[in-house]
Amino acid sequence: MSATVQPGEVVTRFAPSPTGFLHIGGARTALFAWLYARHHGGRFLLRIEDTDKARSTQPAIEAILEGMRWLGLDWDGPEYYQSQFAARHAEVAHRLLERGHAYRCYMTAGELTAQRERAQAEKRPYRVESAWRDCSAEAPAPDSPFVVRLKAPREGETVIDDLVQGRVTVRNEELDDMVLLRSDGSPTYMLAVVVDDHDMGVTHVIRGDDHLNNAFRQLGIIRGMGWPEPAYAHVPLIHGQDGAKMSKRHGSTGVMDYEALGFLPEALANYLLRLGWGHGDDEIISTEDAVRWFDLDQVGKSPSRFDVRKLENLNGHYIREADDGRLAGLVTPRIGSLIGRSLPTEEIELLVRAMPELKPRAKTLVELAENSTFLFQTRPLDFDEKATQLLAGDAPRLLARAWASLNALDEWTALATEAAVRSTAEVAGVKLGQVAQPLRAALTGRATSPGIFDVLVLLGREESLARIADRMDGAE
RNA sequence: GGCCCCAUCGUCUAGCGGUCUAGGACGUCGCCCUUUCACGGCGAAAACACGGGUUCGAUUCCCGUUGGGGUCACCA
Repeated sequence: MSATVQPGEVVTRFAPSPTGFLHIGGARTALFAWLYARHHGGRFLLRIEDTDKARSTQPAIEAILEGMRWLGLDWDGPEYYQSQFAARHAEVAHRLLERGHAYRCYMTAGELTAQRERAQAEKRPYRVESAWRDCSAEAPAPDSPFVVRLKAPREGETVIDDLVQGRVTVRNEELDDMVLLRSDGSPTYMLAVVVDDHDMGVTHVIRGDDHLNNAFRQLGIIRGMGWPEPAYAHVPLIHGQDGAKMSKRHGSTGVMDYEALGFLPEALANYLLRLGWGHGDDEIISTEDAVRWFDLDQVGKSPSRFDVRKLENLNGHYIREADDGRLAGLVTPRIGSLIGRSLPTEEIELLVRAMPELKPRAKTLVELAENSTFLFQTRPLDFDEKATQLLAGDAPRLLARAWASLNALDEWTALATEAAVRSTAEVAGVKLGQVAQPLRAALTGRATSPGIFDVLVLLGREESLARIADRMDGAE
């Protein structure tokens, strides 16, 4: 790893652990780090924290990369894997040992728990109290297992001027002698992050504020090594509707879950950006503007709650803005699985033509697909409950009249069909709606659809007349 | 429980001592447009947690209370 950082250059990173998909909270943190780097013309790095071999999986790594790409968060350089640097981590631990900033601790698991229980019984805060901290004695036995612990400072206080949280002070007596190297010689997360961030030249550590407490302990390593201290920005977590840290029980928490639910990446990104950050009255913010405007000092310190309804509203906006061809491409597979067959090119072209009428009515791609199926269904149609109601009573007779005047048309345009249907209603002495609604039901199988004259044109003369005939009173 | 952080409409936020009879957005509720549903337009209800200070003046500064959250591993 090279740590060539130009003076004044900004280097941020996203460091997920591959134990699952890309979490929505992690995605927002990544977005902030990405924006900060882009805003300052710096670099944004990606490091997979796979030191926990038991929990890290290849599918999880791929899921995270997929989520990042989907959201448009591109990283500079290759993705780094923390597990590759284990030797370097151990080297740093030994350097700390040489410098007297760490020590070998031979305490057994039993001693540790006994100590913890005693502290609990006496109701005093627990912190490791290792007899080996200031003891230069040799190991109890030549090959006794040991861990390497940081010799944390015990007096004074540590101050962090966090870019989001402001000045945070912690008394050093609150800090414990955390484990750096496990008894099997592997590095802990605490050691690994610090070493990797330093080696990668990370200048700004932007991460969730669940790491704020860790920052103070990690500083011990940095200072022990005499390394430059990075700037910290601990951004608040995303909470669920109940105000607690967003987790599985709040429903969908994976970025790609939202893709499956029919959200556009730009809508999710815009929503995530506005969660905990604001720029005056601006709500719809393009990536370009986000890069131009984003800065850490505007990030709020309090956690914000995830609100799907606002996300849906934003998604509806971005669907309306989206290119018809793109939307058709996104929605075609969804329609395919709804109607149980794939769409040939002519039908995809029909979908593109219908898109201007379809897209203002959908908040998600799921809805968009559902609202599109009537175009591709084959007769006889299935009718939902409301459509069936609309087709009862006088409807068949009115449909027969409408069929007759539509059938007499020379040209099949929205204007012409509208004139025909309006005159049908007029002649029959009923309101337009009384003809239009049964027509809609007969044509689409539903009670709601795009404008009925657009539907007529989209479906074409032959199919339209056939669908009406299926439902009209043949006697008249 | 210890430590740390936070606190403006139900939700996301604007506000960085006087411009606040507190602005915008989502959601909610009316009305308009209208063949349905959306879109769009107009309008309404809706918040500075509480108590002390500081100040000529606090939503804005300080302290406390209450409430919420985070974190306390040989996980990351």
